[in-house]
Amino acid sequence: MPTGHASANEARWRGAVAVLDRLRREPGSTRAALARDLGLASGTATEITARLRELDLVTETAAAASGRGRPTSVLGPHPAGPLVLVAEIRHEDWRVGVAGLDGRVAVLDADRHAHRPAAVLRAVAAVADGAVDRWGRRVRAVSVVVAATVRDGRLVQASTLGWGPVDLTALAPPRGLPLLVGNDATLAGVAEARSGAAAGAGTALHLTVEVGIGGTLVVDGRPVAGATGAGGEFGHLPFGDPALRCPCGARGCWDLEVDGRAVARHLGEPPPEDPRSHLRAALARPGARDAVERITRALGTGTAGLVNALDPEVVTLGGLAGPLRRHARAAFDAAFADGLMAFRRAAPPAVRDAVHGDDGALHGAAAVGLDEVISERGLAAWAADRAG
Amino acid sequence: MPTGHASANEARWRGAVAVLDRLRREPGSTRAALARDLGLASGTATEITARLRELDLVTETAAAASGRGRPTSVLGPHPAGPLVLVAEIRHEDWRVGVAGLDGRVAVLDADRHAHRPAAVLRAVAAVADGAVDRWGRRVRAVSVVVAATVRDGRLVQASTLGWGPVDLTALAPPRGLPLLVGNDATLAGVAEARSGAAAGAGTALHLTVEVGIGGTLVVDGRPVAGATGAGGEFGHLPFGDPALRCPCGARGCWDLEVDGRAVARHLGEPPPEDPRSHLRAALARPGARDAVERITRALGTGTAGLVNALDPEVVTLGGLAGPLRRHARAAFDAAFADGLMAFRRAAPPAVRDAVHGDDGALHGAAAVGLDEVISERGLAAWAADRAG
DNA sequence: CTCTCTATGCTCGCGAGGCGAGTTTATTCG
DNA sequence: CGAATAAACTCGCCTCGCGAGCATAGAGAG
Repeated sequence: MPTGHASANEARWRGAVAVLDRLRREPGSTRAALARDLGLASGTATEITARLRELDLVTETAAAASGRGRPTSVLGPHPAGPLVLVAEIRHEDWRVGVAGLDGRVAVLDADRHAHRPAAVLRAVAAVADGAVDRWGRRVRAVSVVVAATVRDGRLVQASTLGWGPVDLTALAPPRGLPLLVGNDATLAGVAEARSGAAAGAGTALHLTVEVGIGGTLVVDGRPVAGATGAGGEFGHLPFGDPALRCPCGARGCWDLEVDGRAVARHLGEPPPEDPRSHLRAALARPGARDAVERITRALGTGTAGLVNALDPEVVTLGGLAGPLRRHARAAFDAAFADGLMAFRRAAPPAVRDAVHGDDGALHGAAAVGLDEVISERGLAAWAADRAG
Repeated sequence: MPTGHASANEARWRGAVAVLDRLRREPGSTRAALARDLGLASGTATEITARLRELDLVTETAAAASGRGRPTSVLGPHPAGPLVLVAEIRHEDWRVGVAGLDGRVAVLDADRHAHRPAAVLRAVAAVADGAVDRWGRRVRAVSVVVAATVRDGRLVQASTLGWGPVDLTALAPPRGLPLLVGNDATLAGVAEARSGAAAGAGTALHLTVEVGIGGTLVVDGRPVAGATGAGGEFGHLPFGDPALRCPCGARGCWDLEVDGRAVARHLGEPPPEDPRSHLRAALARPGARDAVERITRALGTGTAGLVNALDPEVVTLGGLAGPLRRHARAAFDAAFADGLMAFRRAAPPAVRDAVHGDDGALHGAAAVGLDEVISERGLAAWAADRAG
């Protein structure tokens, strides 16, 4: 069922949202193309763009001449337009950046950290506060991405970071800005689905291997986040050996079959300190070839299972999943095909390497932050803000 | 990202959609309650209801007096309002019914069948054609539910029915009515999420055991159907023994661990002709107790894995899954808890028996059919139809 | 039985967005 | 330099939603 009723105060921004959304999807669009694609009457296009210009949301600059007829203009983000603060907290470092309406992220500051939550949050909050001081009300939302399981804006399990539960609401700077918190794999998946290897796909599955397996299903550009935001923990599906207990508390987790811990186990070595670099190293170790092949098969089989269950149009592989598949392509392909339901084999979904690389999560964070800004509610608030 | 632009011609039905949607969610609402809940000005409520009455979409009848003040009226579906044809094709029988705006289904005809696709389709189509002859343009959509894997409106795998690929588009009666085709487990899940054991949950997981396991994830009342509509085939996740080949073509499928085939295997018996009734019988067989417990554990473990991965607010159990859990409650609960990630154990999602019973799929089919009718596009078409 | 009270419905003028026909404008091509 | 062309602008019109003020149907009180 549709989502309910929006007041007329918000509904009046429908046209503006449509235009800004399209602008985000296809940056550098001309106004003429835009009106054509959205089916707007030319008068309507004039009105909407005028309104958006008035509100410092877009600029119009002369387009390169393209033939006969009156030249059109190119729409772009306004230099005084709304901004989204994005922050990323990873295994060993953090970054804070700022994104404009086009989704481009400019990094403001970054540093390594020593795994102490309070100190990291302080450092990140300081940069965020500085940004709010500098840009004031132009900052409309804060979007934080962490390498951890996130639930209701709280970090509940961060094996990678080695953190316990941490409340991130301290990152919401003054002035009651909306705070969005997301998992790194989830937001990297969003980035791939919107402007990466799964662009254009209605349903996309993203899988990433770092320590264990993370991922997300993205439907129409939005992650299927579950009731508490902790969806996408595909690594804790029991695809593996039921005798193995996972640090997450469950058993037989897929996680344990695919990362550096699995390689070490298959080689009869003790569990590695840092499973991620252990796996990366294993890709170059001739002696680890069989072990790498074995975990690649586990990756392929599980991926096929998820394709059976979720029916994505495209699967994107992030982190070390891409390199893994590349190093043992035949093993992956065979396991993948073998794990598919027969009727899917004729036209299985494409499995592609992610293209956003290390910036995927940050780009995804910017994207979901902008969703907030470029929405009927968000634009109504922006307009009210500068009127009052 | 929002779904794009709707023309003004469609946008003008926003208010009407909001009202009809609420009416569907809370049948028997008074007009006053409706205006309050949707935040409509009293004048707006007057206008919208007048418009809806004008179009034969709702009726207003005097409400039971409830105290002081001017009495309000109760809104209900109009007796000359739009209808959705629903058809269900099951293992051994079929049903065709018709639903009004309140989602209530009246069965028009039903019969057993002999597993011959062409004959079944002919019979169903005949009833549907009769309905269209009788109600004409009042019939706005045809929603078909089949006990089979459905892909792009085509039936691609029907182990239950014993059918090969079948194209169901023959069921779209004349006049180009929209045809919706869905899987039975998927639509039963929709019914539970909208008006059943998962009512009110934003993210609900439905699992059902018949022959194998079917199900669906339902987000905001809509099934996560995947790229081709074949999502929700959770039974073909490799939770089981990788040595076992599944009729679907994959191996290690969860399917094989939970239904009548699994019981027979555990008892050292040959595979049953009809796994569904074999399982039902096993529930009453003292000698099958261990086997039933074993498959119930497999159900619990897999359910926990899906909870880890998808993070539903509620899990609903349909078909024989409910009875299975009831017969071996301790086994289910232990396996479920053991399979959860530790941080989920404090507040795991409720696991409830489905309440729609055998009618779930049919109710779900009516619901998704009505989504089509009660939409800006659908209402615009309805209005245009009676104007022209 | 009538008066008062109250929650609700109705009327109507207003403002806003989108539409489309007709007009104007900036370019390129001949 | 003028014709052709594609795009932008103007303006009257439509419909929706809003909200203030008015009308109304019952319940309770006397």
